[in-house]
Amino acid sequence: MIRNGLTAEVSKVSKRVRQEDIAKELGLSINSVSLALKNSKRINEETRQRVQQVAKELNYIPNSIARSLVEKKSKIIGFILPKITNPVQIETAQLIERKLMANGYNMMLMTTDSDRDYESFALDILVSRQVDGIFLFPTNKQNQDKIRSIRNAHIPMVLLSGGNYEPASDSVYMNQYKGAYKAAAHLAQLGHRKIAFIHGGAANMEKYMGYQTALKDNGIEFNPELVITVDKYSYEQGYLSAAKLFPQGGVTALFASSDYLALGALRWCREQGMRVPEDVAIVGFDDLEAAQYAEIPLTSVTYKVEELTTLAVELLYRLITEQEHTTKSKPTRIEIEPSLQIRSSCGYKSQNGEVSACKKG
Amino acid sequence: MIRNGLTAEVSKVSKRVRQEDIAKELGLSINSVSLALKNSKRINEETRQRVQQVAKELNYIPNSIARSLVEKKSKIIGFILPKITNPVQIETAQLIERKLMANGYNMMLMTTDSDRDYESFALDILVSRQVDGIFLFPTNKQNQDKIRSIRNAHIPMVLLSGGNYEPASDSVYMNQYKGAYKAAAHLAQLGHRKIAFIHGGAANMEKYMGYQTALKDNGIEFNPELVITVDKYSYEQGYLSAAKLFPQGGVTALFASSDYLALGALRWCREQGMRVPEDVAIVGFDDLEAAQYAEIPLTSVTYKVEELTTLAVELLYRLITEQEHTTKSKPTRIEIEPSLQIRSSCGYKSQNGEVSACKKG
DNA sequence: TTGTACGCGTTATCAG
DNA sequence: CTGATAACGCGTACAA
Repeated sequence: MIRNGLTAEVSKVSKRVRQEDIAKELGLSINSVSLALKNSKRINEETRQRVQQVAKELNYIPNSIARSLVEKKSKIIGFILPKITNPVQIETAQLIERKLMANGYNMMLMTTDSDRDYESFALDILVSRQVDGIFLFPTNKQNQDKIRSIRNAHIPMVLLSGGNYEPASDSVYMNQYKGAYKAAAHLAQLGHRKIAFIHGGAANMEKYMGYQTALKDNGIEFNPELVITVDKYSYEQGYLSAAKLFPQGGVTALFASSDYLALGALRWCREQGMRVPEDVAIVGFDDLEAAQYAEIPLTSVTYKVEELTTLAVELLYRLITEQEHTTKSKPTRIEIEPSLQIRSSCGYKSQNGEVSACKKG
Repeated sequence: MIRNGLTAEVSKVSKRVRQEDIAKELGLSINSVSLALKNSKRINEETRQRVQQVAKELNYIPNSIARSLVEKKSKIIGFILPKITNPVQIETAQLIERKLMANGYNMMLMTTDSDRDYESFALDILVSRQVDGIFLFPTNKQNQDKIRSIRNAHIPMVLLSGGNYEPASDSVYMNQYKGAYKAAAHLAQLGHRKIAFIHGGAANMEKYMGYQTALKDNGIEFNPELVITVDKYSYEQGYLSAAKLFPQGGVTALFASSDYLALGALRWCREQGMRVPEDVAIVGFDDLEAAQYAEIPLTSVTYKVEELTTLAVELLYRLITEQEHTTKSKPTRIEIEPSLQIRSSCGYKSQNGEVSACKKG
């Protein structure tokens, strides 16, 4: 039943319009419509145009659920991260979302609250939703077997973490160990002997190792009393940690596993009238904008998030393409090396070996 | 073909296992399996157990795509926001994701980069994906017609913005106008006459209005030279804006539409040796943790994000439930009123009307 | 209690 | 160039 306008029934009832509706409208078969809509050359130019015309008038929007079912791919990528409060992880998510979008993928975001079971649950959901791939910032306690099982199921997944161990799946990551090593070594080489460390627990084991090794390599004995574990990367936790660390005396340097922690500690020190870096040197991690614009611009461990996300997306695409034969080979590991962005919060060593604005151990 | 273990074919080939596979394994029909899996009472307790047992052994994971197709709901909620760099919006997303998760929904996250066309595109994609609902932080230039068309299509959507205009869809929002009014009025009442304003352009019109009205109500003439528009909520933009504003002289107070901008400006002022709040008073917006732990703790406009997200989720659920008959009624508007979190960055007025630590205009 | 048949909206294969 | 017909995996009447 073709008219100048559209069939009354269709425009009134707000049921979603399907290919079938536009087929009826034009007296065509459903599959001609399907072909016409994808600009198949197997369809007459004129009918193609008519179909597309009517599709627009009817406000046809394809049902990707149905499409996914038959094509066996959802064009959805899952992204799991512990908490949204970590700016670097969020920036990573943002950059990745952009890149995915450009290739017709969308992102399903899930948070685990750093809970092992939530993470496992999230992975199940994503598998259930037939996602074409997964990015995962693993939580502290690794779901090693779960991760392995996903890999065995040939579901492309890229871990956004790693370190000095063998990851259970393909991964792209910034080497936190090296970052922490550089930070602690820098402080040590400036002459500090009592270097405190604030970290976020199990999730920061790599950083912890880097810190310890740097001390050892610089002839400093590790002192567990100088290490504080917090459960959140916040200014507040940094502030409170400083309040615990410094009163016991002797600490002249602090390395925090997050800029927020470092900045919170910085605030405490300043409130106490301590000078930075003269009385205490501080180094953070992540190089947030807040570090650069802090009261005392903060030295911090930094890396190119853009580069990492590019590599991560490339890797995932490769996994999606190869899919089948990758399974048995060993997981790919791609590593980004962080560097130290030096600012004034830790003083500096001049050419002749003199250390300025920095109290020596 | 039942054995003690599992059919060899099944465990070797890594094709996803379906209900059919477990049906074959037990010599049952597909639908008995389906029923057994959902704990239907219409199925024998013993077979139910056997089915669930085998399902577990086979590692059966339901295909939600197929389920969505028949049930006509995806259990996916779309979430659109301009940029992920806004911490408050991200926190909103996080809190909402938690609440959704608890009810079996998952979140598809999309960013628009504050681009009108991207936003429109994102909405199309979500509709195409048959999402059950949408949360939208609209960009500057509203896609009024698009938003209306989504509403007319009976797709539940909650806008996370609003103001002194009639929103095209249901909305839950913090009244930015009032927040800005309070901030500017506070500065005016402290005696400031030349109050600068940094804002993010079209997205901040409500705040702009609040600022202007507050000036007027306090007998201060609006001076466009004291207003700076930036394209990004960053420390850097705040820093640069301050560098433009203050050298021209006379400005004694600054209100920024974001804490980042305010903190960047604060940094510039401090670098110039200006005292805060004695030489210049500063007020920000959002009350981030960074505001509280700033060099000079920052007065800022604040509101309960938790409360807003709770209301937003409730509203969306209501829309999902009612669906049909809501269409014609006017959109629901729920408003949260912000308040001013006063800290030391703007001085204060004592009981007897004296203003301390605050240079009078 | 269990099995059969059909539908969800789309794509793909194969005739005509 | 176009039209039946059969998938895709699951849910649900209805029948046995």
